Amino acid sequence: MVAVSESPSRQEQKGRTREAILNAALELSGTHGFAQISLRQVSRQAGIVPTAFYRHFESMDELGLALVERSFLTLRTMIREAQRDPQVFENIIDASAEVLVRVVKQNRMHFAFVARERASGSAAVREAIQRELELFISELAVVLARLPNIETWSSEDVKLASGLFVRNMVYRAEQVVQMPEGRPDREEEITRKARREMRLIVLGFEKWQS
Amino acid sequence: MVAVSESPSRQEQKGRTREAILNAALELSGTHGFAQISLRQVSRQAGIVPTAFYRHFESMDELGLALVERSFLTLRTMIREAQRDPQVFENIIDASAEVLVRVVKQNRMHFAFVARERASGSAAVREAIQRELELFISELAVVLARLPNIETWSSEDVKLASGLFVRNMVYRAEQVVQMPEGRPDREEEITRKARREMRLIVLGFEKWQS
DNA sequence: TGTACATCAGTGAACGCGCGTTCACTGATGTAC
DNA sequence: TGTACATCAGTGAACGCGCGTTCACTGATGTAC
Repeated sequence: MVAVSESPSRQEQKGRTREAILNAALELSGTHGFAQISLRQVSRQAGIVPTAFYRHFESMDELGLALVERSFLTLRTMIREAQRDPQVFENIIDASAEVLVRVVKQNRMHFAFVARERASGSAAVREAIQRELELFISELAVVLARLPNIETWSSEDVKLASGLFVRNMVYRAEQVVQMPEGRPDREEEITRKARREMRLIVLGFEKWQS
Repeated sequence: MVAVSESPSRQEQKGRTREAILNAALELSGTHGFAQISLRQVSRQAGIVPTAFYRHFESMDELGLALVERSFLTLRTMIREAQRDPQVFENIIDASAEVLVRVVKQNRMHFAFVARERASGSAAVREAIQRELELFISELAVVLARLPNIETWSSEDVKLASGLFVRNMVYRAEQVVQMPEGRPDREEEITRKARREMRLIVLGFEKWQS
């Protein structure tokens, strides 16, 4: 079978439209918040008619949950990247501050979505995000537990540290997202503060342990 | 002039209706988020006709800003109370953890409003909250600066600590607000974690300074 | 104190609009033979 | 390879609904004399 400019299969085309819907929702929710945007607005932005929306999602709520899942896939990629990075084992603070800002900038819209909907989406979306964040904290804790300074800590303490890091990340991500475009000075300030705070947390733990 | 069951003055009555509107909006936004509730819903809940709304606020946005102001009045009351409390000078961590949980519970709806709308309200509401939170951090920094262990710190460091405390407060307040009713065990867990984290911050700072 | 007029918080009908959802449909893609 | 039928992503008209906002109004409260 030779594929010479084949027209896309039904399955492929459906997948593309689904992607278009997800991206449309992500873009629109960046300016107004997911709970404020309508099924018709999303459909318009995705280039389909409102009724076609139902071929892909049962409701806006289901679309919201799909967006949560998709956004956390991005976050998980980030953690795996950090795990491979040898720098992280040398200087966790500077490395993670750097990774944080880079990844947030690359995936600005996903972070914006999580940060905004975490506190204010529909009940279902909010719960999904809380659950994913808990999972993320646990995964990060596993990474942290391998670090030289930390390997003697109790697992509850590692999780506390992980929680503080993640909360710091979420907060800084919110700031990066709300940051006006083209303000590298603001960006540097945010990185600097994030680094200071993470350093503070680690220092606190060193004293805590001793 | 003897006031025997006088009917209320026009001014008094107007003030009462305004309060009814503010309370209605606060209650409704507790379950759905302020940005999702409508002028008509608020009016219905307040016991007036939609058109009467305009006698008090130009738009929902203006109502939102009034709610921000009102909520932060509560927060400021809290800080003043903490300033008077002699316990705070003896053990800032336990005292503030206790004050935090008590005040959040008493003013649950105001905290819920701030926590939810901080990240996701309209642009105007979000900016107003950010501004008020910055102000609140500065005011708390003034209180912290008087504490025995802290009085030698640089003002930037005091503000960093104040920021961490406030962020911790906001986060814990979110949890208290989202907490299902009648779960004192969850409440105790939240208080315990808040205390641990605040202790960690203070420990970090002690090491930071030396 | 009584009268005549002004003020203004709250009313109720009406409007045009975008919404979510239903339904019968179209026509390209997929499948069986 | 060609034909006949099935599938199903996307269409377009239609619906009833709640929305924000306008307007002229009502009637109690306030004020001037």
